[in-house]
Amino acid sequence: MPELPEVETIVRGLGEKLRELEFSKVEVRLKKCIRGSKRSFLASLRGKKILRVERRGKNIVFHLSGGTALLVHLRMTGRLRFMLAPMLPEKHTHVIFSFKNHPGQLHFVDQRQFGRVFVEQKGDGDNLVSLAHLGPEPLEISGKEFIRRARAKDRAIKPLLLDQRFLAGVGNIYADEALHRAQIHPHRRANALPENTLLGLFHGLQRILGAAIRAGGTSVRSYVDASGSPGGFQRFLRVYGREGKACPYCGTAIVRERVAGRSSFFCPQCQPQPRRKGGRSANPRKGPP
DNA sequence: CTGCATGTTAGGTT
DNA sequence: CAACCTAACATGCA
Repeated sequence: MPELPEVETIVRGLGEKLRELEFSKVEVRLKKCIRGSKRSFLASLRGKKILRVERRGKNIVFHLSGGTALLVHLRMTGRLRFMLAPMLPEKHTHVIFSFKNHPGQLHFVDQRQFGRVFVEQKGDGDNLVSLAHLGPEPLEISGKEFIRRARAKDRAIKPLLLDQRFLAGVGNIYADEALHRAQIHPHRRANALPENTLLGLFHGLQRILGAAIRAGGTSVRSYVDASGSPGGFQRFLRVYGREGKACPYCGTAIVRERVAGRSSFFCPQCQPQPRRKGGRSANPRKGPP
């Protein structure tokens, strides 16, 4: 599941290789991965050159000539594979890009077909409508700004971290890891956390994201970068996917609980339950008539 | 075979 | 408006 560090790793790998390449043949093997018609997708890439590759949140942005951009979101199982020479596509390869000035190919592969690929016209200042809803980059805003935004929210901290309008690029793995390092229970309300706790969370999040980027991302399930290399950060995970194992701080067994519909891993000792405000007591569980 | 879990987002409801 | 909930996607696994 590519989150910010994995997407950053992919983008860094692709940037060097794809700069200045001009599309020749583009093959769409599964139409649903493309927004709009296959015809308009192909037309919008014809004769276009890749100027640079960037990340915005979990999105990959290929800036193209002509003021357009090719956007890729990998969702859960999407991958981009760059190869130096044409290869037979592996299973679940949905789009194949070839180039006029390079013998290699870029393959978009996605076992679950949730990922999306599309071209969009850029507005003023490279603005992209599809990415306009995204919040700030966690590695770019200040601690002050983070605190200000978090204190404005009366909701649980875990789903807030996952909300792409709040911060762009944080997913389940790094949200759980950051909360554990800051010793915050995922149910705690954002606006109930003291400023220094929020600042600790922010710095922990930045540190983890930075370390994960340096490690080439986290490989759970089957994440690999654009050259097929797995990441190395999974060795440093302290709670994610470690239900029942010992917390590295205190030895207590890590628990897994559903928070806002998502699996959440945390240490019940280091991340104590908030005092509940009479919130969820029993489940109202009203069945259909 | 059935049913559930999975991550993210869109869209609808409270 | 903000917070919350759920369906949808496709596949693998218990």
